[in-house]
Amino acid sequence: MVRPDGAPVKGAPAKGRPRDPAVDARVLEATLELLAEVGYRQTSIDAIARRAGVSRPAVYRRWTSKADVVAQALFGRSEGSAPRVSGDLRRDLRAWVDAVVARFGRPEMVQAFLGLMAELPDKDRFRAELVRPRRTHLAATLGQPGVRPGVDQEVFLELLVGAVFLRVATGRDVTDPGYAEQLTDLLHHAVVGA
Amino acid sequence: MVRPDGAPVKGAPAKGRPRDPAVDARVLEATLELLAEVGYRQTSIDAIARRAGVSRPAVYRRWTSKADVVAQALFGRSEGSAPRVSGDLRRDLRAWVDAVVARFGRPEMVQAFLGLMAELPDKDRFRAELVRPRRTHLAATLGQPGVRPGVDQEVFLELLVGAVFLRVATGRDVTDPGYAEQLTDLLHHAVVGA
DNA sequence: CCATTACGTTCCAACCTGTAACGTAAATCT
DNA sequence: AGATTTACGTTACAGGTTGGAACGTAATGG
Repeated sequence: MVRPDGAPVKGAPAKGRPRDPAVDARVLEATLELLAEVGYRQTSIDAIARRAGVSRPAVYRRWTSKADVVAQALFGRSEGSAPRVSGDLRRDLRAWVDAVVARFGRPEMVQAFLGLMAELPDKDRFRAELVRPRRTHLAATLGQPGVRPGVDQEVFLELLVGAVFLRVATGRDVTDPGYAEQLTDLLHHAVVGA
Repeated sequence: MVRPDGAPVKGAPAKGRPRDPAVDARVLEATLELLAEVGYRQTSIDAIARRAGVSRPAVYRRWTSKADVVAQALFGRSEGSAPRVSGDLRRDLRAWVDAVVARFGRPEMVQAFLGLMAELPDKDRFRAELVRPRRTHLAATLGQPGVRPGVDQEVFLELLVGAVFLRVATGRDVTDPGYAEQLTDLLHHAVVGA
């Protein structure tokens, strides 16, 4: 059912019947639920449409494929704000670890990434969604005094993101404070100057 | 009786027509090719059989699922011998990096792990295939004098493997000696004692 | 009113999955 | 040699998923 709430369309004037925003919302919500419950593979567009109470053509009108739906469901939202650079290197690294853990601690995120990467040999998605948005902040963090020279920021970034991703992907707990502390400890020693 | 992988049970002489070893070889070869070319999802059993010039039933006689075929194609081969512990920590870490790069630097390996982790409830496979066989060697390497105490070996291994894995998954070169050197440098500083 | 577009329902061809049946080929056993 | 056992390819099947097309109905704007 369509609610005649008359939400105004910004930008181009709509000509025909406007798309129901509730369809978008319910589809994306259903996608996240299914990802967490049954994993990427069993999250079919058919299942998404059924759970959302929407027809399959309504889904295909908005997205071209399952990967498209999943990508928007997960990355359509804005990233959380990057933690501040405090000047305390160790403290900043810990904040970085916590931020990455927070983003990957959700099973639907892990399932989605594994599924997307297994489905599309799109090598750039990983970097675009995970690495690139954090690059400037990392440069600020590693630009602090106390960081020894010669540290490749790309490699360091891959070290951090890769470790957390791999741990979550293999089904191990990543929310344990002891893990964050251990990881921060290793990374701190890796970059701190003598 | 035969095992799921088709190997005859020891002691029981084969009675009927023996399985053609060429079928096994061609199927596993085709699997690796498809993984690298089109990714895990599009590597269907049907596509594997067609490329291998073999019928689908011949594949199903040997393996129960795509995950089964992929797992054997990648892990059925013998592991490379573990590098020796020389006593030179930096040298040993470099050997570790080279070994991990050699094992995970191939696109088909990354694709296979992504796909297997995305669809299997058995999240433990990763540890069974990579961590467990090298646990003792890892302990020996990190047990050397010069390594500061309190280093979690699991987290350390996740750092190394995760970094290489992520770099390959994002389509970046991992065979560059400069990369191995940079990675070794970071890991060495991460664990070396004061 | 009329054109345009969205929506749901109903279909469809194509592909992949497992499995089964059939005839043929290759081995062992009596 | 003949019988038995098993592998192989071919063909077929039911079930699921994928995209999309057709059709009638609903909701907007001109």
